Amino acid sequence: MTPNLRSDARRNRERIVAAASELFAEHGADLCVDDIARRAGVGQATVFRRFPTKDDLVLAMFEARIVDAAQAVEAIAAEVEDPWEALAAAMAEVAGRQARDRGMFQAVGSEVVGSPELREARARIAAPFGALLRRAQEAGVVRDDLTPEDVLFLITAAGHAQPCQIELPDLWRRYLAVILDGMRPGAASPLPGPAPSLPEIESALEGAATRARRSSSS
Amino acid sequence: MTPNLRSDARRNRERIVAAASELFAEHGADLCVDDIARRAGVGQATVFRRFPTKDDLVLAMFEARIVDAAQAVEAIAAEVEDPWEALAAAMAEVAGRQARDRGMFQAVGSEVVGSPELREARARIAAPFGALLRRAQEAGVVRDDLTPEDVLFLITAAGHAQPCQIELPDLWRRYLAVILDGMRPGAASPLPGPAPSLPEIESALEGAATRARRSSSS
DNA sequence: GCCGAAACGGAGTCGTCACTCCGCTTCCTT
DNA sequence: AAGGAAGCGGAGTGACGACTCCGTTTCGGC
Repeated sequence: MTPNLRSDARRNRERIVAAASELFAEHGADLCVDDIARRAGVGQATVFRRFPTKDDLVLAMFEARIVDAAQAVEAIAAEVEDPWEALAAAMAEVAGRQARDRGMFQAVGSEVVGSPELREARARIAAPFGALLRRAQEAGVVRDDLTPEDVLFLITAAGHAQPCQIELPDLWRRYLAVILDGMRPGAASPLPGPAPSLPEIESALEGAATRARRSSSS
Repeated sequence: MTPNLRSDARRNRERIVAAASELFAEHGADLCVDDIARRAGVGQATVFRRFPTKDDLVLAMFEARIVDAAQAVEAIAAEVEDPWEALAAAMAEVAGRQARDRGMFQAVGSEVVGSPELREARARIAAPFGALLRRAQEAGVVRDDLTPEDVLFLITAAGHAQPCQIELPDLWRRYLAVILDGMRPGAASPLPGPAPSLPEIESALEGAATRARRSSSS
């Protein structure tokens, strides 16, 4: 990943990523490279030497966050035995990250998530949720007409319900609770519409992402 | 609202708003004034003569959308008799608007919603939902620990679950259905955390909005 | 029709921001 | 310790987008 870097270069690279991560979490996706460089204590050129494009930096950070969240989910899946509690805790973990981190908040729900570069990361976080969902459905504690992709979208829904995380940092828990109640079996009516397949969703996400990229670069 | 405008000026003003609305719905909030002017068939200066600032134009459009949605909700409340169906239909109406309109999609869930200029519009749409919720709760078809503000946030949650509206335009209906199931009475446990009061929410929203405005203008 | 005011449009200005160039510094190998 | 490569930083550059200036056109009352 970072092969053959001189020691100072490696140190600066880490500083850049750390500075960018802080700014991304605090101020969201509209960060400027100057600020990142200043906070990292390096020049702009040093940033661009490591990341050819600002988008590369943002995508790299975003991917790291997804992988990090995936690890947390895997840990919960391994620790919590009760199928329902495990799924609920995992959803809360990821929704909380989205609600706290302004960069993730803005990026999830925008077209960035559909970037082809993130396909692997998406699969990485989808997998443990798929397993958790299957376990819960087999235990009969979650309705059968939910798909793994639905779970991811429902997390997004809970984490994005409200934009005032700083003043009301736990409000999203109420909406996740409503969603969790709605996920239990025995609902009055089945979910409307066909559940799209994973390939359908992937191509829809990537279509939206490339469309957005084209319109912003022309 | 538009007093004493010469006939050509009034015509151009309407063209500008129409053009801006189309672009806002299609391309989201990052529209440039040049494009609006070109689509409207006027010069840039004409746009700025009517709206001193680009933000003024965006806020005006956004406010118009909220008021429009509020009228639709009021119509549903007046037409549909069943308390549950009325609330569900009203929530679907607004969630669908958010999911279809890219500008609304981006703005709701961002800090724009907290602009002090929109306080009146927020109250305008909150009122009918408050009435619908009370009616449903009195009929015993909605859990008692939900507040009117919760309903608005839950609509946002459903409308924002996924960013690929064009390819999968009805996917949000699945997530609204989950949320609606979770709103029914008889939940396993009460909603976590205190429900914030309306003033608390207002000040949180406006705090977030002014904070965002300051950081983008400094 | 005529005239003053209102409105118009496009060519500017100004600030911002991603990205580059190049002379200088720091590391590492021998 | 010395030479060369790898890395550095800050002063550019160019594009873009919000907003303005001003000479020209259009409206509407008489």
